[in-house]
Amino acid sequence: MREVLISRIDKQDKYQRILQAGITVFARRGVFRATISEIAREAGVADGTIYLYFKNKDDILARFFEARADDIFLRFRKAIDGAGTAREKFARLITCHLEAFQEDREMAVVFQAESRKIHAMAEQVNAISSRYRELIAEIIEEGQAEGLIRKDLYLALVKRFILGAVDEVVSTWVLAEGKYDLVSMADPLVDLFIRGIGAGSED
Amino acid sequence: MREVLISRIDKQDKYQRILQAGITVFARRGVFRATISEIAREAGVADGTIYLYFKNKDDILARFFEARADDIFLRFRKAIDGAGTAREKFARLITCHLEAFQEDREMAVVFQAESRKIHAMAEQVNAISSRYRELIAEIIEEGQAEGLIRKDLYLALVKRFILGAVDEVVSTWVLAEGKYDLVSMADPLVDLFIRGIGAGSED
Amino acid sequence: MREVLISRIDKQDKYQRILQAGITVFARRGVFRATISEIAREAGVADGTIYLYFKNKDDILARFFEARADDIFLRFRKAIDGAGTAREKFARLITCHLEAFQEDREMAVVFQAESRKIHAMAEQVNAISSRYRELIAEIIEEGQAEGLIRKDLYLALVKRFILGAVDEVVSTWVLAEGKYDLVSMADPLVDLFIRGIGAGSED
Amino acid sequence: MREVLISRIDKQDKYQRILQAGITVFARRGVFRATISEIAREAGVADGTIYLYFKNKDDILARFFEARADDIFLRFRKAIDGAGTAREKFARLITCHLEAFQEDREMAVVFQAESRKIHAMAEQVNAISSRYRELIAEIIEEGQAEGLIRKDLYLALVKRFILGAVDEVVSTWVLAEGKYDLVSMADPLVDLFIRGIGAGSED
DNA sequence: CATGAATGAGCTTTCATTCAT
DNA sequence: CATGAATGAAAGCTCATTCAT
Repeated sequence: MREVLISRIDKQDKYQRILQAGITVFARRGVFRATISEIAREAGVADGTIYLYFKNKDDILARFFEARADDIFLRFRKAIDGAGTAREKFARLITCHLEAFQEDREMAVVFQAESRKIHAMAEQVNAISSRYRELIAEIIEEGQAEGLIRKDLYLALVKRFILGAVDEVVSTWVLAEGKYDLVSMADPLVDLFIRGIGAGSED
Repeated sequence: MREVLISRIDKQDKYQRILQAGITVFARRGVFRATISEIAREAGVADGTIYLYFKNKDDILARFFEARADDIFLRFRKAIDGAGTAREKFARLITCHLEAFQEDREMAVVFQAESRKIHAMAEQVNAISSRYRELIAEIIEEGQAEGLIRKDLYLALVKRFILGAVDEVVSTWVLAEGKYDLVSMADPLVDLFIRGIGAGSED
Repeated sequence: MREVLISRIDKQDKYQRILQAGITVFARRGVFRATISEIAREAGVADGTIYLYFKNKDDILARFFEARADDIFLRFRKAIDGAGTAREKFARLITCHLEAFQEDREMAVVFQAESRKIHAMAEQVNAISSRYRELIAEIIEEGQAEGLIRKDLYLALVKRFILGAVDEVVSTWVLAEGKYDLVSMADPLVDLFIRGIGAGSED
Repeated sequence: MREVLISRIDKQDKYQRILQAGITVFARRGVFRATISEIAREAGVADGTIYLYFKNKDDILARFFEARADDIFLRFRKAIDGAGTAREKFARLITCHLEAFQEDREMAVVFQAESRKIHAMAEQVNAISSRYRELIAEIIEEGQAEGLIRKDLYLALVKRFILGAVDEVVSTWVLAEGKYDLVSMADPLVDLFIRGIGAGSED
């Protein structure tokens, strides 16, 4: 019983270690340049062991984002649900998003590199963007009900508009090697989404 | 003279054929998965011929974007210079951008896949984004002088905000396999940049 | 324990097999014409296996002579140390040298072909000649102290004179495909070194 | 008539230029590493032109030494015939040999690298050594008749003994990048051949 | 379960040689 | 005769994947 438990924990542990080692190496070399050997070395296991837990290199990436997606969206959900207005929800979502990436820069590197690729190695990566857009849509619709957000919007476009802008801000931070505080970008970003860059004199 | 001319055209032609074949295969398989053999087959030349014109695979990508960047930015410049107000300039820039990508979907596929990658294969790809941000900055500053655009903006952030949003819209179109008209997104996008999504009741 | 032992032997064995196969193929085709595939076939392993044990083709050559040099110079040293006079040392060194090459004709073939080349593939090969000349110098100096060898000698030249002569004798034997006894050349050679070809009437 | 003459000279010239360019490149890179393209560039002709004058790379090497051998042995012959005693002949042969190599270091580099190889690219290279040994034999036999050279010699060995020693001295000079005067080695070498290194007290 | 040595398919790159101009 | 672009065979090397231990 004890042995089974230990063994289960060990197994779990080895699985997790490979998962994390994968992201570390993917971040370091890029998914394609990463080799199974380097991941195995990073995880402290033999090359062959990788294949006991994962189908192949792509599978490591897929399983990683599959697992992380749930964690992160749970955090997003909590952040949003605790807020009153749609504007507040927006602010919390973006903040939470930037926090998550700032906390795990390796994940951010891999995500920014792999998302948006037409030849994405793992569709899980794209699935995350999709779920994210749904969140945005939800908040926007709420904001419209509240009267905060105007109703003459092409929702499909607005979702991309927001996701793209945030993504680019994260990418810039990643390429800058995380030398500044990413989260401080959240409020200015939300302000740009809501008010735009216009002086308001035009309307 | 005639012979020289023909030979020069032939040579030019072969260079261009390989360049285009490269982008076609990059779009089909992704830069990393693309092989020299497949590019050669696509171009209708022998494998070794590639090396008479290009240093290696990366060089094909670099030379392609190097050449295209100049064409495209010339178009951008013309479009902008013909416009009166900053708003008009914005509209024309975005339109022109979307047109260029819509015209050459293979280029769009490769660009969207390769830009933003931390392990970018060709710095030329990143250089393009950089030049693009400069154009945006120029228009914004003009708009501020005109009174169209508000002055309390963090310019570095605004540039990313706009580039990211447009990029994402292009990426979405690319992934949708170009099934709708990309250019029709230009005006709604510009409207979002200027006015934001807010109802205006907040201020 | 047994397994570890077997495995170590196997591994050692495979390393040695590749090493020997390398020399066999180098002797057969020449170092430059030899291919990894042929060496692998000769060793009974896959091409890729070569790279588990050696960096590349040159490395096989280098490791071979590195290992053999130590063996051979140990033999030389023992032979010399067991002798009394400088003349005896000379005789034993040359005998030992010819014996070593006669024992392993493949090594002799490769050595004769690769030593003395300005574009040497492995500096280990030239290092052997260098060590050999040092041995000669040592014996000569002893001989001079003993009064056996005259003192008005340009040592740097004498070392080449002796090494070159022995080398040529070995080369001739190699090119003759080992059809006669190489070691029987030792005494006549030493005699030539000591007495020269002169009748002695000149002095 | 004039045109034919010019053309013949041109043709001759182009042949010679390729021959010399070949040796230059062989000396620079080694025979195997040399490429037809580099030889063509060095000779100032097109790649394809090489094949109008030579069968292939090996053929350039063969033709070069074939031609040079005649020149050099003619010089050797003249030098020897002008001498009185066998000792004088010996001195002149060795001097002439070292002069010839010192005059054309590129030839020396290639010769030292290619001679003695069992996988010789051109048998002409080995033929030179053979002719050289015949000259030595001739002088020795004369010297024996004169009483200068002792009669109890194994001639086949003596020829190698002398050729090898001279060769090694040349090789050393080649590897030292020609930094000293090679010809000055002639007299000390002849002295070593005749008198040996012995003090003479042994007999 | 875990290992890691071995495999060999697959890729890049070079370069001798040809041949249309 | 001369050219040099084009060819494609041939080689080196990497690395995902397997499997005996």
